[in-house]
Amino acid sequence: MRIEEKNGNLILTKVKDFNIEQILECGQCFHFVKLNEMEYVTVAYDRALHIKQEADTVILYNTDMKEYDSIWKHYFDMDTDYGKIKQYLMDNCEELKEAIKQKSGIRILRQDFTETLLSFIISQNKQIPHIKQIVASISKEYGKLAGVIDGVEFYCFPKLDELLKISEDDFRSLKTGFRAPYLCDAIRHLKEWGELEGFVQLSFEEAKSKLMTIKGVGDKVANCVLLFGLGYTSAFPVDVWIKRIMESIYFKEDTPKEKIMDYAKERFGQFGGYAQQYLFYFARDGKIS
DNA sequence: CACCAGGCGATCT
DNA sequence: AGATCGCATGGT
Repeated sequence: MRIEEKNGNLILTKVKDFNIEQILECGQCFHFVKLNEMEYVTVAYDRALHIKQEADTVILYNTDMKEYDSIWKHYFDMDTDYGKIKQYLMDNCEELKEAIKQKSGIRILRQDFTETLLSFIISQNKQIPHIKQIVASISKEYGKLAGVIDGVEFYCFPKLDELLKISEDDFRSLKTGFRAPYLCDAIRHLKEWGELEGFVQLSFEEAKSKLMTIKGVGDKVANCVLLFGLGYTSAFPVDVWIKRIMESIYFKEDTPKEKIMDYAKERFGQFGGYAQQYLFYFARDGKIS
């Protein structure tokens, strides 16, 4: 890959294992808007990034090398060799070939911990378009302006001090329903733990147990936060779609979640999170926009 | 109208 | 440990 700055934009050429549509639409994040085919705005780390891809060229608008090095390189996980990961998974699991082939441009975004936690608490028993809508309203209502692109305003997900001002009833009026008390409980814990500070140097199991002390965080949400917000790549969230696809590919019958998790751990090991995301998007493909 | 959505907690046995 | 329900809201 090569990077050059031009007219206030960044142009990445010969980009490998990168498809902006797949990266954003695969279900790992909720804070983005599609402008056109292969053209999006994603909001992360206090910035609204306008990004567009043509073949293996990616344009990041209105940014520079300094911001790329401090934010986007990490966010898009550019230092990880996905070719190697995909090869490892396919060599070990013939059954993954079709999913990886179809969704070969997925990357696991390194998202903000606090936003990831609250977003996935909201996600339970909801469809992705509605989750996106709620994340956007919380941000617009309580977050700072991140940027204006084509005349449209984009708002940051609120910081902890802003989140602390939101009441349970406020959350209810933002259509979070029965999740409102869960969100307040999570925010109280984040304050107590110092957000990410409370999770440095914890083992996978320690971090998972700690997350699950929050009301509304069960096994699945905890695994999503571990994978998307804390960088534990072995995390393997099992939801309805993963259950379906794993049963269809491997078990050929109704199988309990625990058994699917055990199997994934044994089969995919450290790369469980990547396998899970190829499978999830593959399974959900064509069903919901 | 019923049923489901990137589930979880409470309450049974 | 395992099975069943209710839960807010929106979509099909």
